[in-house]
Amino acid sequence: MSGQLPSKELVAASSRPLVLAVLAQGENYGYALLREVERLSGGALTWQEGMLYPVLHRLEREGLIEATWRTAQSGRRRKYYSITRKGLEVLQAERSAWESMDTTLRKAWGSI
Amino acid sequence: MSGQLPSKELVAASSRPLVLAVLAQGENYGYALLREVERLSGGALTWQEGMLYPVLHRLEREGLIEATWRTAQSGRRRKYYSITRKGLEVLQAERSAWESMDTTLRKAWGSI
DNA sequence: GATTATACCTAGACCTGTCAGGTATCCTCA
DNA sequence: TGAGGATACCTGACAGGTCTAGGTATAATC
Repeated sequence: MSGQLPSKELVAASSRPLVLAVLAQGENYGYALLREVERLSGGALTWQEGMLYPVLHRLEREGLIEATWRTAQSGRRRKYYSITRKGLEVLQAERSAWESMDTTLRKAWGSI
Repeated sequence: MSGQLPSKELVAASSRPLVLAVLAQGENYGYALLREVERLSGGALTWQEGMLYPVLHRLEREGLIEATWRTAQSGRRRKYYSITRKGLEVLQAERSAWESMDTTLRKAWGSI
């Protein structure tokens, strides 16, 4: 309910750190990630599938996350992703970069 | 000195709100904006000219800023930009969206 | 006179989200 | 039994953004 809809660029800037942060809490699969992100944002953020899956494939290709196919009790096949050590390192770096940018922006806003 | 170098996506997400915020403090010209951004970020952020000028032209095309050519005492011609009322509104919206995203990210990071 | 800093601009390569569509399975309800 | 919705994955075409690498021109410095 809070805040404006994020621009495409803001979505792009946050997708990697958000996915990595959620997976740092434990493995998860794509469709559930969509829900988790919506929950975390309080509904302000609704990722499209067409954006999430390419992100996951990209992160996997870069070795930041790993995928395993598993079949749930429901019978559905799901692709579970877990974060790698390298992914944890990148997460820290992304977080640091975000916080640095946040500090800069708030400094700029503060003097208005 | 603080923080990681921002990703291309993070630069894209912050360029508009940063330019608008700086211009909300008073009119300024492109080359000086590069310096101001570097100062605000404590050196962490170094915008390339090839990225700034397209941003300025875009914002002007959208009516968020206005340009005026003026000749400084030094004799140099500079293109001064000032923010419009519409630009101020967009700045507020961008800021709100950023803060919303920041809240979401910190929530995700907090539970790691 | 040569170099550096100032001050603007642009074209092409590359990357990423959005939109729109496709496939398939499971569950609910009539 | 059958229809529809939710689950769960994927991809292609398009638009829009930065980066690299160039270009032009003037003022200041050495």
